[in-house]
Amino acid sequence: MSLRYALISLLRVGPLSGYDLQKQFQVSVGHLWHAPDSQIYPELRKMEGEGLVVGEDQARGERGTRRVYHLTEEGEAAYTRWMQDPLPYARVREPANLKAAYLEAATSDAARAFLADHIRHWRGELEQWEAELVRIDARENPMLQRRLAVTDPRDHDRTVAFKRFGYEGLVARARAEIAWGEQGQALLDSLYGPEDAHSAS
Amino acid sequence: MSLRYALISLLRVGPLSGYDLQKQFQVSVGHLWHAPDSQIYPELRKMEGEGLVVGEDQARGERGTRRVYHLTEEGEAAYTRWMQDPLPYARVREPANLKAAYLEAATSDAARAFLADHIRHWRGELEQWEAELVRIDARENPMLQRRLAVTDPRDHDRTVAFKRFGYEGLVARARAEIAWGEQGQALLDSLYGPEDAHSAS
DNA sequence: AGTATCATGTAAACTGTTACATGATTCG
DNA sequence: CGAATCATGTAACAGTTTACATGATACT
Repeated sequence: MSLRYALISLLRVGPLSGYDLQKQFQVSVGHLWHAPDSQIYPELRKMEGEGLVVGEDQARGERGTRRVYHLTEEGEAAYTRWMQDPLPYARVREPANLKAAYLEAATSDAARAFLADHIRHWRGELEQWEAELVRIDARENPMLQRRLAVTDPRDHDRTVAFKRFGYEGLVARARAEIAWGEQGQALLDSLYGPEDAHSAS
Repeated sequence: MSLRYALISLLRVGPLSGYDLQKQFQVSVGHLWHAPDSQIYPELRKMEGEGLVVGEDQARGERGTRRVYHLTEEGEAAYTRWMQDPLPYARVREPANLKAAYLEAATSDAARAFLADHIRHWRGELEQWEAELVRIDARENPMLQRRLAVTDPRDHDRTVAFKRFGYEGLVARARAEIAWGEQGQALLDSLYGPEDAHSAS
């Protein structure tokens, strides 16, 4: 359900082809709401069916075409409604915490591998988001530049501040996950001994 | 995919009827992996089809029956495999952060309502999980007691420690979400003024 | 001529949500 | 005898993932 609003977020700065949209998606709003291209094309068609966007076929070379999507007033209205309405919160469903709570059923090696993997995963995410924060501050992200180009200059700081805010939440999340993983490693050290099967070679 | 392992986590301490399982689920592992009862019954049937559990129909009164599920060796093996294998990590998909990043499209009132709601939601979750931590420490959660009853006393502390660890991660998560929401409120104050439409009555 | 990248999807399977549906038993 | 709770689902829909599938154009 959020995918369409992520797509509208991009289309609000101007028309884009499905392909461009998909590419821009990966490097901007896709950090906040991941979606593969195979989901984006059908969703655009569906949104077109509901009147939120209109697609315009453009010739490309001799035979090729590309479909450029424009946001309609109805699409803009749907976006505004989404912004004004409360977000429905889903109950938590965390595989990592589920597994962690029953880790006595794993070998200590598997437990260590699980935590190392958890930390590795979130460090990777953290890196992405921090890099994005740097690009936001420098205002060098291409979609952000296009957005600022169609925004009243008095609102530039606010626009940048909200983008920053969105990513700061994810950065905090990643840091919390990493800290939790490290806390788990300390717990394993205390339960099984610090070197546990990795000392002797 | 995690639902079945959440269910096996409970069945590992002994057989349970679908109904009991569902009830125990809500107050224990359901905090880590939410699922409605309408999902639990079909999943049990599916697991039975795959040989992970066997269901035994028991008479109840004159006409009623209840189906008691036992974990099979195959089910136990599937659980062990899940414990040993690395968890697949899904890319992030956070509606709240998505919305936050584009909050310049909302009115300041809607933005404030969104943050208040976010904080309210996570405070509620936090309360649940902290209460669960207290019950874990007191070892008074019924499923935990049943688990300890079938566990070697030398492993009791470890079992409790991992349960605690699982919930601590969620508590940290909730605290991070609340802190982020408050940071957002401060941001709104700085952008729109601290009292903004809520001062005069 | 070959490679990168532009360009767009379909199909099947899986997972999860919501609403609806029904009836039995136990306790006061 | 009425209410709580025991007991078990189905149906329809929404959302997501994965694998497959194809071909055009631009650049070197």
